[in-house]
Amino acid sequence: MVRKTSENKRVTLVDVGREANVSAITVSRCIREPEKVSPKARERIEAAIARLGYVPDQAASTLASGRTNVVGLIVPSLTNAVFADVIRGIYDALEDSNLSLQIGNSRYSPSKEEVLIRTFLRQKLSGLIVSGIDQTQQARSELSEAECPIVQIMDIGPDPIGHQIGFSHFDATVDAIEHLIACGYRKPGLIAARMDPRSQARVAGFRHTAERHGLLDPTRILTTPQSSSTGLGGQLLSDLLARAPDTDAVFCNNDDLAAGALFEAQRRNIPVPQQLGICGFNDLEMSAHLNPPLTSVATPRYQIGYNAIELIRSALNKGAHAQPRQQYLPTEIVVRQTTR
Amino acid sequence: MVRKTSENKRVTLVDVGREANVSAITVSRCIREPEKVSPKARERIEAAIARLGYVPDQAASTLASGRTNVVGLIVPSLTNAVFADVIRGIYDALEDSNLSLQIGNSRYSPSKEEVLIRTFLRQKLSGLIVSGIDQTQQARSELSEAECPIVQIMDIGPDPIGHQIGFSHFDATVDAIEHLIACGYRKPGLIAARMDPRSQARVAGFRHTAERHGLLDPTRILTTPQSSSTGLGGQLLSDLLARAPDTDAVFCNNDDLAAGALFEAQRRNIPVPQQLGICGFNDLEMSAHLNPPLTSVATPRYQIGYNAIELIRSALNKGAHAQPRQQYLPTEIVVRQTTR
DNA sequence: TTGACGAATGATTGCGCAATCATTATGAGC
DNA sequence: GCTCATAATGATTGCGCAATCATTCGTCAA
Repeated sequence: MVRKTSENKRVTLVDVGREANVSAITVSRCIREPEKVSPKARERIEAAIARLGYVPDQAASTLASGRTNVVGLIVPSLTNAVFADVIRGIYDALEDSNLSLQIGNSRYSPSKEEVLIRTFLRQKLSGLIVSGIDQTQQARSELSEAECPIVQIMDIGPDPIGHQIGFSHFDATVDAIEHLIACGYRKPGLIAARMDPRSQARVAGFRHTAERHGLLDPTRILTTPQSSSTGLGGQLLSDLLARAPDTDAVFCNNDDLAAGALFEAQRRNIPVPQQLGICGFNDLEMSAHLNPPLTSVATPRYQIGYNAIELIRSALNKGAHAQPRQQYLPTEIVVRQTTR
Repeated sequence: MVRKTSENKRVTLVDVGREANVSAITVSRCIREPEKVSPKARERIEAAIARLGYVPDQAASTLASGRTNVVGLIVPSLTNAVFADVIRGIYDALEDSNLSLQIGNSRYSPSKEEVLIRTFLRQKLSGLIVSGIDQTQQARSELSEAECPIVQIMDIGPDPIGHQIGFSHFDATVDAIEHLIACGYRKPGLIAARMDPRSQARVAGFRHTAERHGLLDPTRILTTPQSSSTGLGGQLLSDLLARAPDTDAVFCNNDDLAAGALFEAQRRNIPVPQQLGICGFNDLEMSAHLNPPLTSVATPRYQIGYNAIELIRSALNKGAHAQPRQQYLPTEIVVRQTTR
């Protein structure tokens, strides 16, 4: 195996022990459970560590103990502000724990996600957080055999693997559409991009509600697999108005699209909210500052991240996993001035 | 050590070898260098792996080989769209390599960054990418002793540790201010948030250029340690106009602030660009779609990420590190309609 | 048929640490 | 001063893999 010239070998526990005049195992203990080592020895060991610049070998530690202090997180996008907020919540909840976070990006690809899940699970994680509830069958079965707590976030559905923390994209959208209708809009449309399962649930919520009020017109529904952006929001609104010029309100699948739609409406001198109502989804920071401020659906992104870590930490403490559980978090429609 | 009941022990190379009727080391070889194993054996081994559900143990592999295939990345923020683009570039450059990415978030804290760097370096990474060039002295010295390629991104400066890929925040801002002045603005101001070293370099570029033209008025410079947001942009513009109502142009430290400033100007019915010119920084996707479209400085964020990985990959291939090198990437002022 | 050479495979060892169990200091109570 | 309990420390072992080196097998030329 190794075989470096002996001079540049790394410093190990044995070296520290020799320097501090204790055995290697005492050094190991001193690092992990300092209270079990006498103050005098601890002092000597800490000095030796500093003097030699000892740094523990994570791989060796993991191999010997069969554990890591790493929580894995798999998200479909890092460009999306939604997940940025989730991650903020996660970091805040990790504060003053000995856990660290490892992020994987599936880029909205189920097969990439499957690979990531496999890669993560072989690492003896302390916990794994995955986005959505639509993992591949293979991934699901590997997750359910995992030895660490598993949390699915952002969505709730049947057959949870472990825990779920999220909200109903369907119900949240129903609220939004009910709001549009209550405002008096009678020809509501929808624009949506990047049709992941949660986007689809929102579209379903739209269809359901419009239909229930006898206001469903499929020509007013415009979706695309492209990824969301402000520019795309403008373009989709243009396309929608070309197809159905009398559309009087548009539900946008997220706030990026909604902002783009608002800008486009302004360029066309369409009065918002009088002639066209606009409702977004997610309620990003920016949305409150647009002119006019955007009506949107606030989603508990930060809280989802925060709670996911809380849940993992409590599962680790209990030793045994808490029983699988679903945690519905509330959404709320924030009425501002793009709906009348 | 272990000590599980023998029944649920994990599947190891030895198990696979027994199943495939070869030795463990041949299985190991089959996974890492399949071309060195005979086709017959390979077939049997692959079948055995599938049958037993063998999954390699990363910790053991790392310990035995002294290597990982992980590239570390430390960014100060995941909420910031700037780093989202860098990360996109990184992922694209990692495609069809056997490397994976591990992200750390220093949250703009030098001490958190120092801890992250230490944590990462103990993991025998294939490479480490850090943001900025302002690591603590301690971190710098640990980085320079690292055995893997180190890349500092986003900024260029003296004393590189390893490689640097970035651009001059100072020069890019100089260009922007020269543009404002060329447009005829004579009372330029600046708003900036989250004063990290790169923000400060931009402010310095502003001062330098304004001064050179005899147009520097410190009351028109407004900075805050708060983190950037659209709302904050509006508020800073308000504050600036309260202090110096005759300000005729504002350079915003980033596009989030610029968008907020634009919205605020609109609320106040200040004609943009006639009465107030606005210039942003970074040229985010959204900026081109605002009304009016935002003049901004395009920065090579995606390219920085992409090149950082290219550089690491070539360093790994060469075996020896290429000599330390600085890679200046171009910025460009994108003139749109918020400057006349 | 023999020898030589490269391809294929295997035996052994140790990476650095932590779990287990054993042993030795330390101190309390009488 | 003694016993016993507890705290503190240490010796040994193996986690699962890959590096090294040794060995066997197969093939082809003479």
